[in-house]
Amino acid sequence: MNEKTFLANYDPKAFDIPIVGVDAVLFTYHEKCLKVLLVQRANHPDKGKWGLPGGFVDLGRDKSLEDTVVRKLKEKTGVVPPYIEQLITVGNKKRDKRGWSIAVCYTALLAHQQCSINIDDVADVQWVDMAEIGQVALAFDHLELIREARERLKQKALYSIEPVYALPKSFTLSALQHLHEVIIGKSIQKKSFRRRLEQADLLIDTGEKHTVLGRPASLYTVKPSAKGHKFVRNLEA
Amino acid sequence: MNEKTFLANYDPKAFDIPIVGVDAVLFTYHEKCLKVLLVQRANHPDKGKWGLPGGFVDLGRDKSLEDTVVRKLKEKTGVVPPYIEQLITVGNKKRDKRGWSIAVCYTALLAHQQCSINIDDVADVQWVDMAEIGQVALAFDHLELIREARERLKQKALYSIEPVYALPKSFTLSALQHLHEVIIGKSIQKKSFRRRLEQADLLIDTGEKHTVLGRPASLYTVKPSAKGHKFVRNLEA
DNA sequence: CTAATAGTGTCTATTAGACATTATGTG
DNA sequence: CACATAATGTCTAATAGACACTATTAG
Repeated sequence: MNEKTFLANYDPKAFDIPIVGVDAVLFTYHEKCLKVLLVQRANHPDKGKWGLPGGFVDLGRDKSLEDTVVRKLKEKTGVVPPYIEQLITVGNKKRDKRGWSIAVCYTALLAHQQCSINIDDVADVQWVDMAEIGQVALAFDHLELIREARERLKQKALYSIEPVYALPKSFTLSALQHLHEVIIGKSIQKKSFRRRLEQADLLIDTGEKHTVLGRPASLYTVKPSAKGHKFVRNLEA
Repeated sequence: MNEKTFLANYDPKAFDIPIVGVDAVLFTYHEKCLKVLLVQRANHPDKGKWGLPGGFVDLGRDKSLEDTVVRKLKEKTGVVPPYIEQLITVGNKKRDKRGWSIAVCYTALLAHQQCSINIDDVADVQWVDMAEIGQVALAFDHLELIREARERLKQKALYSIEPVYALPKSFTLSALQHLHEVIIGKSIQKKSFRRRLEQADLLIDTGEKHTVLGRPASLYTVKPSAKGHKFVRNLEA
């Protein structure tokens, strides 16, 4: 049999195949806290519990897994987050009552104010403070996925400025530092933090100032070249 | 409808679902080169081309994706590699002629001598020098997966000693350093390399010596605690 | 002025790079 | 002895930590 005949007769449903979906751990920074987006499940299984935004691949509409996760995140937030990266794929017999199931899981970051949908007005979507994530009844293995995403984000906070994508387009250095501190779980020396930012030349000073109390702070935007930048030396864990 | 009824009636084949498989980029160190294991495809599509060891999940036999990749690697090498880690999941419409397809891809490391199957005696399995990988006709997107795995391994070589799992149980510091040099693609200062190993206390001196030419070298084994160790400062890329 | 937050100066500590030197085996 | 490879000593360079200091706003 040649390849053409083989392909013409190929039936993807001839074999037992696992259920496959995508999930996203979408973080943001709001009110000095790291928060994660949760969605209340409308359907079985685990109906009524909270879980990560996600769903099945639509073979007709999605050209790739990234299309699927972008589509699902847009459904819930109204926008496409500026940072989406694959986290881990979990697949086993136990995680879903429907049977052998695989979830391709992503980490995403979004500025709180960038949500065009007002999350407060929708009962089945909410931002949950990471400090309180243990108190929520979560579906499937989503608590583990969130913990994994948080741990990876922590590592990235030590050697990159990727957390910046959880902030608005322009932001103060103090805000960026505090976000890093929340993610890492300890305070950072202001001088160390600013020195490495300046040396790596990752930010642009907009010239604008942001005043709340005390001396006005410069507002910065992130250079496109900052994406993927890794400092050669980590901050202390 | 309650959850029990829902699950009783659930049909995983009611929806169009992608093809799902696992692949592994298995590296080893042999004759001063980094090599990757390739398998000649016995079936369509891309029959006759070389590709990564891998295959479909067996819902009956495999409890998890890790079971699948372990099973597939054991089939080809006769052993379970001491290091297996998830690399990336690729999923799109184009990568496989059979249709929408997902591959959960792993990186694995194995000592060359640990292969209980003599690869030289099997025509459809071979170790290929990474320096010559561009010359092999590879199936699907496997060249990209190999490049991705190599890049990740390079990063790890800069801040960990994970490449050590591509060496035999006991090894010399010179061998470990040279392996790192091959992976990173540049030479490393001997003193720097040894200093950080000593300080992190990751190895055990077996007391045995290995002599080829010149002063005999001490043989070391890796401590279990070395798994996952990250140096705070990278070697220069 | 004071309070509060932004931003800088400077010393120390740690650790990688460079490279010379010593150690230990073979023939 | 010469030669080869292993192992160490030591100086320099780069960069994070600590912490005191100055700057700029509001009221």
